[in-house]
Amino acid sequence: MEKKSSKSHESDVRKGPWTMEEDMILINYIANHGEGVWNTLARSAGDKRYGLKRTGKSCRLRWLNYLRPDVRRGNITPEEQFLIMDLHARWGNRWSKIARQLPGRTDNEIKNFWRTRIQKQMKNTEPVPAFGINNFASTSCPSSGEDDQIEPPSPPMHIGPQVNNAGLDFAPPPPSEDVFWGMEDLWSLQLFNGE
DNA sequence: AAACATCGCAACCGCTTCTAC
DNA sequence: TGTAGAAGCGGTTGCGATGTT
Repeated sequence: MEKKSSKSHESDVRKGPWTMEEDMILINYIANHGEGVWNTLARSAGDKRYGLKRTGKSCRLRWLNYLRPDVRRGNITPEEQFLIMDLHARWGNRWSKIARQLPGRTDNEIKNFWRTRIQKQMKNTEPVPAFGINNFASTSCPSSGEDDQIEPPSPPMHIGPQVNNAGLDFAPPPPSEDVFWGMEDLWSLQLFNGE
């Protein structure tokens, strides 16, 4: 990821970490106009008034993975781990599909979780599935077929109290540097604006 | 206390799929 | 029916945080 810190010409598209202002602009825009049509959003929200110089793709990603009010962050519970492993055994790396079975979790988060923790654990404990849960799924081969019909092992779970929504439980924001802040800050500000 | 190594996550990239014309 | 643009998805990377020596 090279962050060419701005070729500040030719409709200079910003890259790299999002700032508080950009988050606010995006939240406000979506609050007023709804999700979708990301390129339009990127263009409109990026008018002279605000200066949101992001691609539609980037806006979409930021919203879905971080800003959405129902995104749950942190601590993946053992139940979720189990579910992830089970679904991964069925569907392979279909992260977005898996994410749909875990309300509030994003495909990116699950993907990261899988790569950083589960894969590592599997490597360490090679033959035995991690978490002491044996036979978490059939031996069906990952991605060995489009099995959209296959039911997930359980209905979408509602786990844990830490719902990341305005005014609800949420892990404390990191000791902040001014551009880094927690979502609850954003959303309370957002609500404050009445938008 | 400093230097180094490892981990975890946010964000970008490129490819594929979908949709409108 | 073909084409172009937009959206979605999975893989990869960069960097800050944390742990270890």
